[in-house]
Amino acid sequence: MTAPLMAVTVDLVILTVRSGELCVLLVRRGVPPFRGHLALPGGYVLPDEDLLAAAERELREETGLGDIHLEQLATYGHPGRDPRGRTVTVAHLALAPHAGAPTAGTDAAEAQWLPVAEAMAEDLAFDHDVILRDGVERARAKLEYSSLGAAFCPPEFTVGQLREVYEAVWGERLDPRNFHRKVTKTPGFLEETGATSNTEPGRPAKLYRRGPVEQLNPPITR
Amino acid sequence: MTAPLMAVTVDLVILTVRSGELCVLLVRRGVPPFRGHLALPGGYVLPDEDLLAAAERELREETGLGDIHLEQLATYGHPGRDPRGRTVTVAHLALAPHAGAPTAGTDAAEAQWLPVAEAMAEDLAFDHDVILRDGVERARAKLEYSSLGAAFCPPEFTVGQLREVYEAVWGERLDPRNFHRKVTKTPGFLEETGATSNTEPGRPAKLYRRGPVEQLNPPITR
DNA sequence: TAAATAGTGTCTCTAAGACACTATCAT
DNA sequence: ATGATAGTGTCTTAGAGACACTATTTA
Repeated sequence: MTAPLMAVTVDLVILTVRSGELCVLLVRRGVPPFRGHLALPGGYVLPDEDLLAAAERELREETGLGDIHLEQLATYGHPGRDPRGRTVTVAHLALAPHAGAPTAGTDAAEAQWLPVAEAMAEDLAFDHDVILRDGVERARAKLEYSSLGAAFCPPEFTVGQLREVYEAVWGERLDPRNFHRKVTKTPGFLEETGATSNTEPGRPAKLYRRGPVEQLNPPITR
Repeated sequence: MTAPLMAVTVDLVILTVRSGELCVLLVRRGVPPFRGHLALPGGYVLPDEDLLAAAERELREETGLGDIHLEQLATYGHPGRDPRGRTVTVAHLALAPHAGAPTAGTDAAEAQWLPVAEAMAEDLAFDHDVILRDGVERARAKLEYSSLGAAFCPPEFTVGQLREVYEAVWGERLDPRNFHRKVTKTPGFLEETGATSNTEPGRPAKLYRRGPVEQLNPPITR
């Protein structure tokens, strides 16, 4: 038996938090199929390129940023998902701090941040509605048992900023006092920088950076 | 730009519990590359076949059983992973009750259940050592927050059998009394059949079947 | 001053873990 | 009878959630 050959792509669900809302980076397609529709950024995997490397390349092309959390999400290969022919896409999930340029890209058509609620109401290209839904679900779950909430924050941040991330991703209000106690008492989650932030009214908040711990135990409950 | 084409396969990490040990189904390769090495069962995705359908087909071919829990695990596509040429494999995880035939298969070479500890010490074909490790890790995590432990059990089972599954997968002893209270008090996890099992010495145990709940909250802690 | 955010302390309730105790079988 | 497994109750402790209270800033 000879192996059937297929096109392999990577698609990216790049999430960030902008003014208290969870947003996803979408591009408008300038060529068929699905010309004019919004789509997740992505592209073909090169013949000698690793899957993660392909995703990193696309991420750099779209956001111009490196050092962003990137992980494989899932693979979608329904035979009819691309009218041009059999295409299997390995979707990845990226979590970017708001610092990430609101748009950028050289070859990408207009790239834009869209609140996920609006993005899910759009008629996205291919099966990108399913991929987006799965990516958001994964992000929501990850905040519970990993320290990845900090991946949405700049290198130094306050507990208040981190809480806003959690509230945006989960779409729920959290008690600021219990949240504070919880994250500061979890060893290895946050490291004090010694500095304080005082841009807001109110008592200046201590600045933290990400600690070494990846898995949170016990988890932050929703 | 024209799309580079690649071979796409599915590989299966099929786990079961046999006499208190977590075991994986492996086949011995009869053809190069890696002739004579043990490997995960798998094969090419057909031109018009969905990924999950391909995994289901391979699973039937290997175990002869349907109605087994099957989910996508991750996708592995390092450029050098198959010496025959660029091949991307979508790995799947299956959890089988011990009822599953110890071996079977028509075209598969000798298929055998091997304890995962031994399998991980073997020199598996391709990158199957990595895939196996990821599959076992996923299974261990899933037992905590999902009701999938029951996927290793026959349709009707006792709390004691379910506990043996947890102990085998996690490689830890659990307190029978606390475990019993935990699983029977979680609404929707187990449903009483009304019957009892009395094959063992000791007080007859109630028989249960899987309940409708998929996510366990709170989780069963390791 | 008031308003706003940061951070601590305290109470209640739930659930995990340890383990004594009872129940019902095989031998 | 003994030994084994099933199942319940009870105690202690950790942590979640609610929320009163203090601390430190801007306007």
